[in-house]
Amino acid sequence: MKKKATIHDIAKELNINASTVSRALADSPRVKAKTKDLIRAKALEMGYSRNHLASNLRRRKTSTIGVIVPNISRFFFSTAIAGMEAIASQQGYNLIICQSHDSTEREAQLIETLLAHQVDGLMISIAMDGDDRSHLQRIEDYEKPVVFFDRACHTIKGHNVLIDDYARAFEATEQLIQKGCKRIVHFAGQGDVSIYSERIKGYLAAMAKHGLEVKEEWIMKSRLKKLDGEEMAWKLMSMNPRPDGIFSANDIAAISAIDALREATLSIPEDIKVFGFSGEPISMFTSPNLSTVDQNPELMGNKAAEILLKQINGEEIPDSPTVIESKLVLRQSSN
Amino acid sequence: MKKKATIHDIAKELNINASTVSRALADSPRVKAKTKDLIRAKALEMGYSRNHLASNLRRRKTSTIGVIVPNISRFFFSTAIAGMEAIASQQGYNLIICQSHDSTEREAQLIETLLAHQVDGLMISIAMDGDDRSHLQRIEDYEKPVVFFDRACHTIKGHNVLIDDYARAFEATEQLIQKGCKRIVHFAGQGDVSIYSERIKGYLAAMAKHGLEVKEEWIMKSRLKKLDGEEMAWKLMSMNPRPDGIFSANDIAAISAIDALREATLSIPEDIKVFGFSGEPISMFTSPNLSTVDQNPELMGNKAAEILLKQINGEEIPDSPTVIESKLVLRQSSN
DNA sequence: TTGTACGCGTTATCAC
DNA sequence: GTGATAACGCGTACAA
Repeated sequence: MKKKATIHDIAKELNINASTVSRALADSPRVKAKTKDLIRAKALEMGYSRNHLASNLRRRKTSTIGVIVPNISRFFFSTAIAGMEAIASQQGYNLIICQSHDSTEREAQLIETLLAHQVDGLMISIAMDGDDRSHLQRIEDYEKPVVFFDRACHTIKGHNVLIDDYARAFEATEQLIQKGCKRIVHFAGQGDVSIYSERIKGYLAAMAKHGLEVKEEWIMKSRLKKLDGEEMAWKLMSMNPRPDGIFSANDIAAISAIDALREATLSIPEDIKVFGFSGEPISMFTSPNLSTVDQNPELMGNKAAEILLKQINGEEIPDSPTVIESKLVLRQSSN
Repeated sequence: MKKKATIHDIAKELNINASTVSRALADSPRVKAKTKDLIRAKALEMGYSRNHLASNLRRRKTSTIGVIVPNISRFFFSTAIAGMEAIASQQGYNLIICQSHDSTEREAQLIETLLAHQVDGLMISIAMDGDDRSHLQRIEDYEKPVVFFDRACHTIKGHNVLIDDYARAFEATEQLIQKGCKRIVHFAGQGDVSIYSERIKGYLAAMAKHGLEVKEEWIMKSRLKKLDGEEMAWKLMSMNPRPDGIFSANDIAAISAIDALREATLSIPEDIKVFGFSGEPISMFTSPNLSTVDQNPELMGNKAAEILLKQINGEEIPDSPTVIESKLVLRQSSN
């Protein structure tokens, strides 16, 4: 097992000092061009590559950013991460990506691990399985900058990057109303998390603006999974009078509801119009294809990374959240 | 800016030596239970957490695994990663996830960076934009274990975790034949990568077995993106006699082709039957929904991680590739 | 059971 | 422009 070359090995071979090697490889102006060339050639020859562990330890900086999302296999998050990565890698930063699976407990662990790895900053979309956010305090203890994205958080100092969930929910609901819906149910998310509460508010505000009553049973909370959507579809079909519109806080529930409704021989959008939320790619391919809200995840990732990097570089960032452009995507299901 | 506590700080507070603190926090049996309790309490009080950088440098082990995939936002890869993460985190390992965007050049950079970060091992699905694999040599130089998944690689020593692309392609083609297709085109991938060449072979073998001729123009190579699928659909419609079946090496091209064919008022599966590959979730929701091949990405991730961890722990792994179970998913488009 | 001393590989700081 | 030395924070062989 041959040992990896270090700057000392290179130095020894060339009969010079390790610090010169270090400087040369960092392209410091304080090393003669000729020596630099010599050192670089030797480094290449010996297959040297810098040990980032040691370097980071010494410099007290890792050029690494920790990212925590509920689940990387969801389109929204994987695309947001791609957006972050684009910016981060441009500036020589690497991402460590972790999944909380929406468990606060796991999130706490991950934060601890990432801090122990001396990440220079964090980007988090917080878990929504509870309202205890005390574990975030550790980030402040470590004085690391943090950006929260998609799901707002105000328990500790940190910038928020969001879309205007309220406005889009309002507009989506209003769109259904304008197409003639009068009895619109809302598939709401559960958990103490901003995105869902804002969407409920937007829905209620739109209904109120148009003088439409909202029955209590119309606000149906669930985890918005496939089965939840089907279940809610059956439930709403048993209501009398039957609702004529659905505004769902995500696409999955909306799509599975459509399937269930059509199985019960209802027509979409003729009998019931449906509006989703998230802009999942699937929404383009369903039949009828689904109206939804494009959350612009890539741009959100870009912005989150830009802001975090600014903070890492010592810039002051205004407290007010950064709002990412988002927009309705009108398709057949709400027409 | 208050400094973070180190083992020395804890030691000083308790008037003991730093090494005792180090041992206590590692739960070494060589420290009295009472001292341990004392130290742990103090550590908690001071908000101590171990500096992994220093620890890893000293131990020459990072408990970190580097993962390189073309694109994490693709369902297959994000699910495979989820599968890896499940196993890795069980054993106290973290993943650093990187995207090559199918660029060999970027892949080479990433490998260099990951090695410099002293990862304990690598899992790679190699980029397919060329046939130069010399950059992989660096992994051998560093004597790090590596597992290739999905896309086979034999240029350096390393285990492969794959599905049987040949067999599934054979079966999918045969399925189309059994449903009556006689003129089946193949949407093939391009690039020097095993998955696509195996799928072509499987297709050809099935055609040959049933005595069906394969015209040269029927093997249509492309990057299999949305536009490629549409383009190939138009092209095949201009063929005389018109093909009556499509076996596509991925789902995206198959789905966009279906859209184009239906736009041209052809019926699927009546006029043309279609079989995809990959098991993208979208395939469930299209109409008609798409027959495809479930690649079992989560299990593939599990296996890849298990095997790599064994290697990291010094176990010898047999050279022969690990083949993951995969299966056809029969739906309307091929019926 | 605890303390001493040193090394992991790099970089900052001072000297020349 | 280069060399010597210490320090980053931790872990461990050896001594006590």
